[in-house]
Formats: sequence, C-alpha cells, structure tokens
Amino acid sequence: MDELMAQRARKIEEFRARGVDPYPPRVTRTHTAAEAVAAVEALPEGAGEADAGSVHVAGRVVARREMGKATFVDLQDASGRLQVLLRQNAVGPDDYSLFGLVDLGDYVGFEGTPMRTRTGQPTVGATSWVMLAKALHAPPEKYHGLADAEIRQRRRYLDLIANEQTREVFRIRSKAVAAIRRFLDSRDFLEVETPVLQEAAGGAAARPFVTHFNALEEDRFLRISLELHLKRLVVGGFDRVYELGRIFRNEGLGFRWNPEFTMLETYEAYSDYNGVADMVETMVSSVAQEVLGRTTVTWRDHEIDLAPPWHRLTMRDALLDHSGIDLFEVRTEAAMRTELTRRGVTAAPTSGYGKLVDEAVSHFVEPHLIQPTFLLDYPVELSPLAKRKPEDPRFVERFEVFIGGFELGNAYTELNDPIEQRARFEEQVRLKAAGDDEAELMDEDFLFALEHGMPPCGGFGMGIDRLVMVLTGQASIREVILFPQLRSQKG
RNA sequence: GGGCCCGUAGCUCAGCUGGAAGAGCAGUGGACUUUUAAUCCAUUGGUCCAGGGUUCGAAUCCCUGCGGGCCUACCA
Repeated sequence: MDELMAQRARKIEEFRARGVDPYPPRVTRTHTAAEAVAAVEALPEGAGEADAGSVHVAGRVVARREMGKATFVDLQDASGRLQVLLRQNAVGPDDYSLFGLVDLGDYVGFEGTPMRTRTGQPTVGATSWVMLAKALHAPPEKYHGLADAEIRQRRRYLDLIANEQTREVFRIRSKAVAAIRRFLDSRDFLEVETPVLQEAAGGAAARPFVTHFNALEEDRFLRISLELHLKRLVVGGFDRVYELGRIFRNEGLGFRWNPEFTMLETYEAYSDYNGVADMVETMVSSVAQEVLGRTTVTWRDHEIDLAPPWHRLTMRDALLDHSGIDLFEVRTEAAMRTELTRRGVTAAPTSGYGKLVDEAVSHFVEPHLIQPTFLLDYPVELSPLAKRKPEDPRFVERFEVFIGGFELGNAYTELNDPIEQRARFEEQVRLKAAGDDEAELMDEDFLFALEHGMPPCGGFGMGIDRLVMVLTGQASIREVILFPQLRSQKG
C-alpha cells in the first residue's frame, strides 16, 4: 500500500546487505552547520581546498542535486543549513554509489574540508560520509513546505522540519522565557513551584478540569491560577516570588485561548500596583529588546511600540470615553444591564454587576487598546482578591494590561486584610449559589494564612503565550504552542 | 454551542453548470563533476475524508457523520 515507505525500507536492507548500519549509535561531529559555514568564511582570500582543516558535520538531508559524478546535498541541523559537495573522485566509487540509497529526510554525517563553490557558496567538500538514520517517510514538499494547519499542529515535528518561521517562533518563545527569568532573578525574585493538583481551584474566574486521586479516593482540580499559593509564600516571608507554570481552564478554544497555557505570576512585598506597572513595562520592553533586538513589533497590521512608558488610564475614564457609561453613576446590576441593552449588547442573565462591567469594557474599550495600556481601577465586585482604593472603596487598586486589543496581564495591590478577604469570599459564594459557576470558592486554608499577616504586596499575572504572540507577530495562540489542544482523532 | 468555508497522490494544489481523476515537487529508471526551487528524457503513484441518497452516470448535487480553519459565544 505505502509504496514510498516500502522503497525506503528496502534501502535499509540494502545498506545492511552492503555492511552498513543504517542506525549507528554515534557519530563524530566537530562543527554545526553554522560553524562550518563560519569556517569557510574564515578562510583567507584565495585559499585552496587543501589549506583548510577537516570538519565533521551531521544533519538531515533536506535537498539533493545530483549531477552525475557529483552531488550537492543540503544538510540541515538546529543551527541552519549547510551545502555539502560529494564527489566520486573524493569519496571513491563505492561510497559514492552507496549515497544513492540516501533519501530526503535521512540523517547523514560528512567529513570534509571547508571550501567555496564557483559561485562563492560556502560548502563542505566531502571526503567521506556515514549513514546516521534512515527516514521511512519523505519530508514535506521542499518549496511550498507544509501548509495544512491541522498537520502542522498535530505533527509539529513536520512543521519544524519544513518551516523556518515555525522554528523561529519557538526559538523566540524559549529566549523570551529565559529573559523573563533573568529579569526577575536579577531583581531578587525567588522562582518557586506550587501544586498543580488542588483540592479547590481558586485565584481566577474560570472553570477547572477535574481529576481523581485514587490513593486518597478524592477528586482533585487542576489549578486555574497560581495566586493563592504564591501569596501563602509571601506570608511565609519569601517577599519576592514568581512562578512560571502551566495552568488549566476548562474553556473553549479560540485565537487567543488554549485550555492549558503558561502563566507567569509575580508577587512583590512592599510594592503595589503602581510599582508592578513600572516593573511590567520595563520587563516586557527589555525582554523584547533582548530577544528581538528592538521594542517595536507588528501584530495584526498594528505597529506596536513596547518601549515605556505605557499608557495608563482608569477604567472609568476609558469606558466613559468609548461608551458614555459612567461607572461613578451606573452602580447597580439593573442600571448596567439597562445601559448595555440600550447600546445593543446582550449579557448573560446570570451576570452580576461585576461581570456586566467586564462585558462593557470588553465590548467598548478593549478593541481600542492597541498600544500597551494599563487599564486602572476596577470595580470591587470584579476583583475579590484585590485591595480597595482608600479614596473610593467602590474600586480596587487593580490594572489589566492590554496590547493589540487583548488582555495580556492582570495585577493588583493584594488584599491582605483577612477579615475583608473572608467577606469577599462570602460574596463570591453567594454569587456562585446564584448561578455564577466561575465565582471564587471559600478557601479557609488561604484565609488562615492571611490571618498570620501578609505585608503590603503587589501581584501580577501574565499569559506567556499571549506575550509570545505579540513578540512574534502571530495572530493565533496555536502558533506559539508546540502542541495545542485539538479534538482527538477517532478511528 | 451558532454561522460561513475547507477535506482530491507523501507534500503544494487544479479539476467550471454531473460525462474516462490531473499538474508541480517527492519517488523510480536514465544522462550530467560547481548545483542551489539544478536541468533534460522516461515513468510509478488515488478509499477524491467516511457512510447514505439522487442519477443511465457523482470528486462534482443532496443528507448525515468525522476532522480542520475563520468568525462568534463561553472565556478576568
């Protein structure tokens, strides 16, 4: 049935019949592809082939141009591509003909000398070659690459083989995460790890995934945020902590939503949401500078400048500007629902005041927040874990940060009054009973921690995937997650 | 969950109002010792996503299912 595969399998047998192991255990490699190219470029002007030392390179054969008794091979490794020239008079007729058994996708190694072709192309002139691993399937098409979105996501290895842009996105992601760690480490933040499996998933408004702990015969919930455990650590005296970890929200898929995603949360005692905003704009811009070499990015046709200072405006002003709704006056669920209805926005009947405000902001304000913007001071109903503004207790000291019209992160001056925190949880419990299945749960253990005293503290959370979308200009979160969630394939 | 679109060779795609399944790349055989989307000659390769229906006849039209994309909804 699969004739191409059968042909390749026969070549494996042919290698063995000619005394060659098609899957040898190791290889000598002295140079990556990029280093070999550099070795060529280091050659003095007019140097002959014999003047250069020998190099060993290894990689996947991604292109092959056969010209009788000479063959050009494009070898790809993690550092890039390298052209190798295999000539019969250099490797001998037996090894040259044996190379006929090599297909696109196979791994091979070459020993040879750095040289240039007639056109000046850096090349390794092979003096010998070894088989490293036979591929049973052909790689994707050499010119158009792999375009099918489903194959690209389900079989990311093929996408990585075929598309340099994909490789670059994930290199940038890795470098960005490393840069974030360096940034926080240099500011004396301690990186910690907290439980993924939790007795109650709190710290965010989201539905959790449920699993079962067999040994204890208890259900567990996959975490939906990092917040409540990290604050326990602040209580414990680790006054600058962060965690970079996977969280899980039982929600739908969309261009900026994947049910498991990577969250950064930071908590800094003796700071507040203003201090956090300063840190965030510095961190994101310096990560961009470090990883991209610039602070400007293009995202969905928008030119975005990440250099500080970022815009800061209150939610009240923003909503007033874009919708005419004044949060100082529209203070009840019924009034807000009326305002939304009047403007043609329909909200879920179970939404309380907080969710309606959120709806209004999502609809009228967020699409305008293209350049990095801190939206400040949220209604207390929307923020059960944040500290009230002393001058106006209807609002809390909280910001969400937006770039390109979507939310990138969230921060607040942490509520550290255990009595008020208990009252806020009780309100959430009431909302939950009224049908809001994303309301917070009472967390007695967390309250007990707060009752031991937590210093004033600024906390921050950011979706790493979304940051990488901005840094790489990718319009979909699936393009920045190596293996995004997809429906399982049946049959 | 709702709307629109897509599924044809290993890959990228064409196939019109129903009338003998195609191209390029990859593969196979051959020529070629400086090519680079190599070139030239010849050639293999199909569950047209699956199932059902309409029809003398279906890749094409209809229905259902599966998978995917975009939009939307849920979603701090």
